[in-house]
Amino acid sequence: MILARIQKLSVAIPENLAEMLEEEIIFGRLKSRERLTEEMVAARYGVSRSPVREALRLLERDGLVMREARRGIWVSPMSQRDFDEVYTCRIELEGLVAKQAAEFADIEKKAEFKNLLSELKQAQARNDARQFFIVDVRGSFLTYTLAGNKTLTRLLGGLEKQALRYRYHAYEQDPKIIQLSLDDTARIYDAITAGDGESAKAMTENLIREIWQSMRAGIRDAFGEG
Amino acid sequence: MILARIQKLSVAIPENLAEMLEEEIIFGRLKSRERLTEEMVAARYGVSRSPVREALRLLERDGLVMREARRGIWVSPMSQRDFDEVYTCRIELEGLVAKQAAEFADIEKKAEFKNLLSELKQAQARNDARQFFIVDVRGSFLTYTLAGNKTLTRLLGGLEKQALRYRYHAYEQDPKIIQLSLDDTARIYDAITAGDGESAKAMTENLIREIWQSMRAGIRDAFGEG
DNA sequence: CGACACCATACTGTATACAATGTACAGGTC
DNA sequence: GACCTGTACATTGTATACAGTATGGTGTCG
Repeated sequence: MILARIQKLSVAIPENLAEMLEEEIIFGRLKSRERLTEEMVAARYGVSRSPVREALRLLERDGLVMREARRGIWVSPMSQRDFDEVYTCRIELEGLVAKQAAEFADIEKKAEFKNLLSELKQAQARNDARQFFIVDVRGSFLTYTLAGNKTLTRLLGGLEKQALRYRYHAYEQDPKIIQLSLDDTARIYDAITAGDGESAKAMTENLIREIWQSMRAGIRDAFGEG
Repeated sequence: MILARIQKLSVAIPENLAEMLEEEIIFGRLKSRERLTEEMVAARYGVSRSPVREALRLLERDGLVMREARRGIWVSPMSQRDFDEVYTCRIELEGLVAKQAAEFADIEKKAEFKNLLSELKQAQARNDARQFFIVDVRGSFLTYTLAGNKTLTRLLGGLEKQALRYRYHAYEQDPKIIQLSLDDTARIYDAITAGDGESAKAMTENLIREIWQSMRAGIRDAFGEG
């Protein structure tokens, strides 16, 4: 999804704009609490305010920006509190989607996990964090697709982006956090491929809970408790 | 939230529009798969297309309408599949929010549960389904508020509306389904008030699971498997 | 009689113009 | 000097005008 802008940009300007802005926010080029005026964004991307407004609605939906009526829009502040919120929700929903992916999906698509895993390893070897996260997100979306639960996908799509923001920040502080999750991720992919729903669910919940706990103090130090 | 339009309507036209349309969809005055053209909605509510477009984005966010690019917008179709998706997500998230509400909240606000419960009983006694559902939703939002988890509230806000659509339909088929949940709801409110998070979570999950199972066949007969 | 192409139409998508509101700064008053 | 008030400006919110695309019908050709 992050790289979707490779598609023709002429179609669906608001969605493409939203994806570009998402990237800017996730990778920290647009900073927490930074003001976004519609005209500024419009000028920067060479479009009018109409599609910009719609793009900002999409970002608002996913919690990446906050709007105050008639006052403006700001990049959502980061905080330990917000981080906790996102991760407590993710534990439940990512567990559920892993279970459903394991139980209902077809073998062919599951084979794609192998490619993703090797891409993850390559990115890690090259210390290419951005690429690592992008492939990681593709893995998540493959899981969502396998689960075939559109509602769940819709909910997780938003959470994923917020989570990635914190994960990328943590990476900048200490690049080796990337290594934390790779082995566990491989095991989860295996469980999904093998059709072991309960196991996939339990491992996913544990992995996310561990990542949550390991990042928590650093997030508080960087952004405050909120 | 449903009755929020009592507030000044002059502020935030898109949000107010969205709430009115939500009600139309939930209570079946706008039917499944019905076409919505922007101009029609605009004319009906006496505004221009700009705020209508934003309102429809909000409805899309909550899964109440579906948009196909450059083709138009339709009221989301109902189906057993969609119903299953909404309820499997709700089991996890409503359980989580009940737990957090029990653990973190202050006594004063919790007292409000008593009023809500008596309002529910009154509505049930009068066979006033709409009022029953509206109060029920207020109970959910009180729980969300107590939990103090904005992210979770955002996610559940959308699910709640979709769920209510199915529940109202079920009520029309057989008005006595309202009675199903009242006793359990009372026990859950008690657990939250008593601060018993695990119990509140377990009971909430069970209640939603039971409602899900009891409604499932009827939904399939009415809307198909999807 | 059927199929394909073309055109009219209706609607969404985007740009621009206008209205309303919130904010900051300057000036005046106590 | 501090606080209040009025005004100018910046920005959001809404309306309207224009562009582009999908659909349905009609006409013509095979």
